[in-house]
Amino acid sequence: MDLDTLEKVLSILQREYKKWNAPVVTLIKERTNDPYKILISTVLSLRTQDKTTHKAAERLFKVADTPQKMVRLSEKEIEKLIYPVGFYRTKAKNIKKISEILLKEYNGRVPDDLDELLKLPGVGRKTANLVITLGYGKLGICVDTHVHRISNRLGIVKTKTPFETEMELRKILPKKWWIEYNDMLVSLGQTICRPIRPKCDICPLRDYCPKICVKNMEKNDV
DNA sequence: AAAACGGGGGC
DNA sequence: GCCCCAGTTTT
Repeated sequence: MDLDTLEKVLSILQREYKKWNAPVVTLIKERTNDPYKILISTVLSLRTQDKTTHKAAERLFKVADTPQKMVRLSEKEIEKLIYPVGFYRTKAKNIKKISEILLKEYNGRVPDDLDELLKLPGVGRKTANLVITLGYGKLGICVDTHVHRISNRLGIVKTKTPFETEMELRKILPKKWWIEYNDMLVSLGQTICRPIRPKCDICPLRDYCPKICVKNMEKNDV
């Protein structure tokens, strides 16, 4: 896709996506720029629904919204607070461990550096990028499965892993779009451009999408 | 009842 | 590259 088309597509999307009121995966429900809350709620959100995540985060933060408070809770206590998010045992363990590391190695602060964040257990590129962009206002590209899938469907990139997608987008996506790109594609992904049975008939990007009219996406098609 | 949903880590 | 981690929602 050439740059002019890309700009056009993103402009259309920017105009439309807020109307859908899609639950925004990338943000916890109450807008915050507290890096610790963003970090923990993003860990909570992995492979689980937004509503479940929001409730769990609310319950958890009522008891512990700083690493200092978090480390006083046992894994079991954290598990009870965050249930029923998916993988709650793993996540409880990671949340406790992350909080301990933050206290021991970073003076209780969440690092603002991608590579430092990636060392934390349960923190991958999606989570790390989200923390530096939302928590610290740094430029980053956050690639989840929506961003990966739709970037490929539209022909913006041709990649097979989210990591490659992030690297490609880093090259071709104008910087002014970096932050909003994730929000827009997630909204589109949840409402219209779903993994299976996408609603192409009501998609604002149908004129620009090479996948239009594909009745059923192939099993392993993005 | 069954399929769909969505990141990270260990090997 | 393959498999594990666990729940809710949709079909």
